[in-house]
Amino acid sequence: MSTSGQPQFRYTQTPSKVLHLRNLPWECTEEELIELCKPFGKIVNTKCNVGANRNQAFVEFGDLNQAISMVSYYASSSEPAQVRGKTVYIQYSNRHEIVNNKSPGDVPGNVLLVTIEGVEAGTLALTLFTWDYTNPYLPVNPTAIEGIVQPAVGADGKRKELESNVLLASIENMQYAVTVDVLHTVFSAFGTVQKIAIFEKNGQTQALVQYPDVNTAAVAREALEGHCIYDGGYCKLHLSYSRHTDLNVKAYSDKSRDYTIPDISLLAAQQASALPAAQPVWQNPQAGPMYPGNDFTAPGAGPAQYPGGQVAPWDPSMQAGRPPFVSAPSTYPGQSYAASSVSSYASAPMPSSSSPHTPTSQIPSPGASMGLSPGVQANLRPGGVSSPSHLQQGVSPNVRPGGASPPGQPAYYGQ
DNA sequence: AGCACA
Repeated sequence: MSTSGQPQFRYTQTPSKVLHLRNLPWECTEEELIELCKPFGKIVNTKCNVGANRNQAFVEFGDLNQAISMVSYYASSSEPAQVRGKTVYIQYSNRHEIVNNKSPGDVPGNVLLVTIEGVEAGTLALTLFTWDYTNPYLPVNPTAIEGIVQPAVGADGKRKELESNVLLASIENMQYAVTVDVLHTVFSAFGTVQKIAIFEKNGQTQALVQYPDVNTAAVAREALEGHCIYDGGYCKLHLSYSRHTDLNVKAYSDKSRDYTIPDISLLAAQQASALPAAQPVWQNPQAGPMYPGNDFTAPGAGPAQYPGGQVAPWDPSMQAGRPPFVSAPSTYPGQSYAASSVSSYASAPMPSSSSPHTPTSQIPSPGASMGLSPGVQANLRPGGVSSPSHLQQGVSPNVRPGGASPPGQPAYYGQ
């Protein structure tokens, strides 16, 4: 009594910017909390649904006096504080700031809202929790760190990814090999692909795809998110934005590619090639969608697609029955060449006779210059030949033997 | 109706 002047409570009554509210309706939302408290001052933080019954909450005012005014008001008011008709008891909290560890989704406005599935959540966590902690997500592969997503919060408090010209693609259900070439083909539909890097993360294949600008990346992301590279739900893409804007990748490896490097010899070879630029197919609506619920339209209806009259990616006759999407699987399942070799994907349950992918005909351009691992390459291309006939047979490995530029080399630099 | 979580 003589000590505090507020004898009615046994808990500390030291004024605090943080108020403790109890007897709230269990379904009390943050909005209701704010409604109740904001007449007294600026609310800088809240935490609701606290306690076993989730009927407690904390509200932190910007200024101590504001908290005091609220407590004082209701201490002398004939009308108790109420939420949904329920009397709410308000006291100073015995803490002086709210440690906001709301679980994601609890409350809008939580800066640390983390709702990204799978591996991406891991990388996101890396940014959010910083590097002070021993982090199980620390990438084994240095490249993996590229995949960090920038968390951001919009005015409405909802999580919002910061856009980037670099997309992080997680490939789910990767029954079939996804090569640099495949990705290049897929992502080129939306604009020039500058760089690609493929890496493994937590047992999942991910890739970074760099466009020249954010807009292109955004379009690609929109169009490709959730879609599968191959029919049957294989190699499903999940796209987010990378934190990076310029990848540092090896120009030529089986896992990466830098298409911006002016490789004179390659360029020359490509220009010498009679083949038009390799371009993905699926912007061709009549080719028919192959993805469930696929409704994306030619992503570019616009300029990015066939600049400079680079039309007709390949022989139209090859398009018959070809899935509109990706092409160029360099290691197509069910093909004889894959049976004994193509690493883990070779065992994919793929009927060799009835490939739904009609892979052989969808190769936009043979000999896409990428480097598979030598072993795979050898198996893929027993003859080391890259000819149309091979493509028809489904052998069409996009393998460039010995680094040479085959006739079918896509004009990576040609656009 | 009585103080969260790293």
